[in-house]
Amino acid sequence: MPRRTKAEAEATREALLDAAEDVFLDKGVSRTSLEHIARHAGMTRGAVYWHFKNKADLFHAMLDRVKMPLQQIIDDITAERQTLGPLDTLRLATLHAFEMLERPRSCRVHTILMHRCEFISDINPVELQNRLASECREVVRRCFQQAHDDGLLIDDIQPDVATLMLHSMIGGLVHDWLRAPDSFSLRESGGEAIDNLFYLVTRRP
Amino acid sequence: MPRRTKAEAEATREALLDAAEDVFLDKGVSRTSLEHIARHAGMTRGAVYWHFKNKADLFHAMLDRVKMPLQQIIDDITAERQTLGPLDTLRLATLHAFEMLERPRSCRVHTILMHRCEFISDINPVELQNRLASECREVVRRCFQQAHDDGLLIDDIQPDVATLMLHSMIGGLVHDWLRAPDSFSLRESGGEAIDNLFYLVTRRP
DNA sequence: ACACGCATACATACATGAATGTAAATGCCA
DNA sequence: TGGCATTTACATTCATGTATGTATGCGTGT
Repeated sequence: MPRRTKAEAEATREALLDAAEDVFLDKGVSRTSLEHIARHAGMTRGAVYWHFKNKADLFHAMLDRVKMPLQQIIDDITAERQTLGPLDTLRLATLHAFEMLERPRSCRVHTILMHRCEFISDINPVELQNRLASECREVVRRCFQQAHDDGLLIDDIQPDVATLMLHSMIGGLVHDWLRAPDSFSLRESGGEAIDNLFYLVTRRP
Repeated sequence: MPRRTKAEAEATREALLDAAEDVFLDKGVSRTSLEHIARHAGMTRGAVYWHFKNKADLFHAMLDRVKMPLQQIIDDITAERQTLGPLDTLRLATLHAFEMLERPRSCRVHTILMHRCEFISDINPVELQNRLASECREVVRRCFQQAHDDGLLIDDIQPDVATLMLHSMIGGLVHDWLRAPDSFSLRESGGEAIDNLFYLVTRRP
């Protein structure tokens, strides 16, 4: 039954993207056909090809509905205008990213990105994350440098090392949690780990 | 030219696995056909089907040639017979795992596992890593518990939290390094980060 | 020592199924 | 009624698995 109103067409587009999330998550990206996605949304492949150029285009559209956690951190840090110290800026940005990740759609999409997809034609999530990682690392490094200059860091902790520690802990927590979201709470246990890291690197009187 | 000697047959088997590593790394697992692998090794698919049941079997054989880093850590810790303290046991096991990972074959295979593969029929790397992760986490937790009982940990660091911190840092470092092995040295920078974590959690006089 | 026979180590050919992209057909809202 | 949303039908490509072909190393008997 074709051609509903414009709003309904937009609704099927969203439904197709929702279905894509479900099926990608369940079977992995490369093993799901456009037929699978369409059927899961109660449509046929024709609908998919109407709204999207191909599988890569659909995948990209699915990504566009969420924000990358590292991007979130970058934005939070750069938006922060000196009302917090550099260490609290980093800490809160990280916790905020964890909160975002626990939203169902974010969780699904990033699980797909991390654990259910290798390549999607020219869209390589590894390259994507690579760009973000180095950009984020640079922003974080500047914060730690500032903290170091302000004498906030415990003795002989170099900003570079602190950056690597924080960055890898974030990555590891997210990675592990997305692999098994029920094994621990990202906000609670993860946040506790992050808080402890900042506690440990902060100079005490 | 069929039927070489038994040794030569074993050589082609290894060559096929080497080729699989190369092509999987280059194109991702799902996008490489057995034809690709065979051609890259200078053979035909017939050779592949002689030595392996199918793609999953070949993939599994490829995995069998390396040891999982988390498994390495588990083994190192359980093999250690009290000549080191619990914290040094953990630290050295981690650094040892990093060394193993920098071997070319290890690096290739684990890059494939982490960034170039989603599913391979019934072999799900996510499930695999999941088992290892929880097993490793338990072993690490016991070490930190011991350190805590021995009064080696800095005030109010709970063993559970320290475990999550170390585990996520290891995971994050490995993940990031495999994604871009040239961006930093796992043994040097990664080792430095790990060393610093242990320095920070160790009670100082 | 030598030929014979067989199992081995591959290569080649074929049948099948599945996914893709596109073109034509269909119905419905505006 | 005409263009928009969706279905249906079709051609093509590609990977897989299997079946078959084939030459060679290797053990065996004499």
